[in-house]
Amino acid sequence: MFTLMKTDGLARRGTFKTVHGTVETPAFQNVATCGAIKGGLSSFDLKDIGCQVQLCNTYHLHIRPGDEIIRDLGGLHKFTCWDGPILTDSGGFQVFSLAKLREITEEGVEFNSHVDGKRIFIGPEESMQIQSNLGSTIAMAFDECVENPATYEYAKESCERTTRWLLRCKEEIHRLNALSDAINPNQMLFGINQGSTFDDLRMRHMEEIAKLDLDGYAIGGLAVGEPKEEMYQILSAVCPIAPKDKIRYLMGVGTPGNIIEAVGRGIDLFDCVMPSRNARHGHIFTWDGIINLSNAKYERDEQPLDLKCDCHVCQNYSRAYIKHLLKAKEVLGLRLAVMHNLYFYNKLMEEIRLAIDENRFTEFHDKYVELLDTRI
RNA sequence: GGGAGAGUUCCCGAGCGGCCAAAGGGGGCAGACUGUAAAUCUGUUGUCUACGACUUCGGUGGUUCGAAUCCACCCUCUCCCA
Repeated sequence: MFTLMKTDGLARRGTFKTVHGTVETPAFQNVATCGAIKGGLSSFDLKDIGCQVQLCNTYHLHIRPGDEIIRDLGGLHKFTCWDGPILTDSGGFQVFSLAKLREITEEGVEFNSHVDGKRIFIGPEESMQIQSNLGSTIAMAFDECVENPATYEYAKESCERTTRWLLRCKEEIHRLNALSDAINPNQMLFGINQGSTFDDLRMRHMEEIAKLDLDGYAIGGLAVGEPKEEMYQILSAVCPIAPKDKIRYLMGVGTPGNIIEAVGRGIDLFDCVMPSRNARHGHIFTWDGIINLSNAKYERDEQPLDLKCDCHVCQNYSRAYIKHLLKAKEVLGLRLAVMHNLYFYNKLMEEIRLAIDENRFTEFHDKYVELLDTRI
C-alpha cells in the first residue's frame, strides 16, 4: 500500500508498504535479472549498498533454473536469501529485447529460448503463473514493450492488446493468490502504461488502466531510443492521469539526470541496468559527474572512485587499483565498481527524498540534473 | 664439427612476385551501453604537409617493369646428430 506523505512541486515523497517491508520513495530498484546483481554482489552486499528493492526477471528465471524449482525450494526470497521486497518483471521487456527470437499473437508471445533455442510460450496467464511460483512481492503485468520508432497504428493496436492482457493478468493473479499453496498470497500487481511516443495513446491508456484499482502503475516502453525530451514530455502528460494514491514506476530508467527529471514529474520508483552494466564497463557515477575508469589517465590515480562518496569501496580503494582489476579481468574489479555505482544510485534516491522532505527539490534538481550525467 | 628449420608492424601469427601498410588473435587507445542474450559491442592502432605521399617484413647486395615473397653472402635464434 502506497502512502503519499509529502509533495514538493510535483515531486512526491511516500512510503510503500509490502509484506516484505516498507520502501521509502522515491526509490531505485537494484536489478538482479537472474536472481543476482551481475558483478558478484550477494544479498548481504545489497544491505550495504542501501538497496530497498530488488528486481528479478520472469522470462530469465523461467528458462533457468525454472520457476517450478524455485517454488519447490520455497520461493524467490528464500532462494536468493533476500527478505526485502522483490519485484518481478513480467517478460514484457524480452518481447522487445529478444525481438528476433519471438512472435506475438493475441494469446501471448512465443519465444525461442536464448539459451538453447527451445520454443516457449508466455502469455498473460503464464507470466502470472511463473511470477506466482517465484512468489515475488510485486508481479508486473505482461505487456508489449514496443520498439522505437513505432507507427501510430501499431502502437495503438499493441497498446489495446496490452490492456486486454492486463485484464487477463488481473483475473489470473486473483485466482493464483487464492490458492492454498501460494508462495505469496498477497502478491501485488502493477499495470503498465504503453503507447509509444504518442501522447494521446499514452493518456487514453493510462485513463483506462487507472480504473482497474491496481497496486501500482508503471510507465513502460520509454528510454528505448527516443530523445529524452520526448520521454519527459510523455511523463508530464501521463503522470497527472495516474492515480495519486498509487505508486508510479518508470520502468528501465535511467541516468541520474533522467531520474531527477522524472521525480520532478511525479515518479516514485525506478529500475535500471545502467549502474551495474556501466560499472562492469568501467563507467563510474560520481557526485562530480561520470568517469571512465578505463581511460589511461587513471593509471596512477590514488583517489577514491568518487571523492564525495562514503561507500566501503570509496573509503578503501583507489581508482588505480580498481582500474587495474578491471583491466586484468579480476572479478573483484567488477564487484567493487558495481558496489560503488549501486551505492551511488541508492544514495542519490536518499538525497532526493531528503530534498523533498526539506522542500528543496528544485534546488537539488538545478544543482545536479546536468552535472551527474556529464562525463569528466 | 655435421645436418634441419626459423627471423613479418607493440606481442603472437598469416602471407610466399603485383589485388600488401600487410589477414586473424592479443595488447594499447577511445567510444557506446537506460524493465540485462552484455565481465558485452563498436571504432582505432607505421609516419606525414593525410581522397595523396613517404618509410617498413633480421642485415647487405642482387634478379625483376615490380620483392615481405626469388637468389647470394652475412648476423641471430631453435632443434637434431657428434
